[in-house]
Amino acid sequence: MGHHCCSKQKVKRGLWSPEEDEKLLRYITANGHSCWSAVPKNAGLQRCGKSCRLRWINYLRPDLKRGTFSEQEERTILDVHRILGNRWAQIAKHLPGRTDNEVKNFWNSCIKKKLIAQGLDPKTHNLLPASKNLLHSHGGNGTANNPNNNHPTSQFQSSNGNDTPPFTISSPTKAPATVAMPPSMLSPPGLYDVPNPGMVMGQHEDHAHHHAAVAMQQGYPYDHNNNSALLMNFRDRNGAAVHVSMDFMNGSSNSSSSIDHAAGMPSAANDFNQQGMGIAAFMDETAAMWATVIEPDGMGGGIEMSNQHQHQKQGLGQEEVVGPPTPMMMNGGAAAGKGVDMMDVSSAVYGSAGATTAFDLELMESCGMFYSGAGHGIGIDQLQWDC
DNA sequence: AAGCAACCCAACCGCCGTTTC
DNA sequence: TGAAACGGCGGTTGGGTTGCT
Repeated sequence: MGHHCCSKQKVKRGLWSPEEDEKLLRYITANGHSCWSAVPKNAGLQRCGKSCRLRWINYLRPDLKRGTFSEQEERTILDVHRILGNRWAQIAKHLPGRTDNEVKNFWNSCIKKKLIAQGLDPKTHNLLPASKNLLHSHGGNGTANNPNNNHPTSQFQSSNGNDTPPFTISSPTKAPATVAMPPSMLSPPGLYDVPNPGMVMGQHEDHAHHHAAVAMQQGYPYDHNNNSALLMNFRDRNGAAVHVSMDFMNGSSNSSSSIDHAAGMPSAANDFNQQGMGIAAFMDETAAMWATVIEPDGMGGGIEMSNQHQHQKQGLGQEEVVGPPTPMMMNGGAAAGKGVDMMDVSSAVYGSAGATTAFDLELMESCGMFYSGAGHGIGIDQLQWDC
């Protein structure tokens, strides 16, 4: 059953000939494509308008970038996909010169397989069940006697020797009520072994993130004497104060994964984890910060990015969690409830080289994740002003 | 060299939301 | 106001290519 636009006429299908391409190219160059249904007739093509449109968008458009995807592009696809899911058109918008079809094909033929090879579910970017089973079945450190000790799950050894994964992860897009996890913490060096995108919490050296640093400083204990450090104060469920100072800038600036950062977290942070507070806040060398909630053993508390989000239909679609005008909030405190309903902001701003500020702001805005502590929201306009 | 399988990617299909009449 | 037309999107398909046996 053909599409209604071409069901009434005899249209050619299949691959386009060079002559057809030439006709379409010439016509659209001269006349534009205000009405696709009229294009084939006017251009002398026996195709349906839809087919013409597709051919133009995916192949003939002059601004198309062809060839293999760069690492940066691959990274971008991964990052945006974590937030948006299979929204190829949206993802492609962040890749100049790439089409949704191209992105989709690249995902299906390449990235998807890499994720699976890393034990990650390509839909959710979470660990595949099989991988989780592996983790549990190895009863311990996952290294000594583990034939799969290079498996990503083998890195989930918690600081207290418990072989239970210290957190659960799920898609913030499809299942907003669950806790998201930065994939960089899940995967071994490889796909995610890149300067990870994340929530920018303050970094003056990286000009691309300066705007976000403004937001961070308003409500967050940023160490102004040391640009590389982030001070965080929390209370555990017993009300005891926990201070975490993270020095991200003194770490390696090469391609070491965030797993490494996790492993190298200050002891206070580890203690913090052991008290059941669950924190996964890491910054990579680009000063992008993953901030999420983890709930070991069902304990509540920790950082809460409260989800007072609304479900917005426009822009992101219903299933996405978006929150404007309510800003993201981080609440340290025992009162933070369990079953935290939050979204993973980690990919909201990806600070990798080449990522544009425009994207950061746009995606942040679209996800409604302007952050401030203490409820002091900051609008996108202001951010841009402050840049 | 032939046969086969896996892979890649262009194109199609069908659905959905918006616009037009 | 409702139906039709349209544009856009994501999922799927099928043909060409490549690599392996």
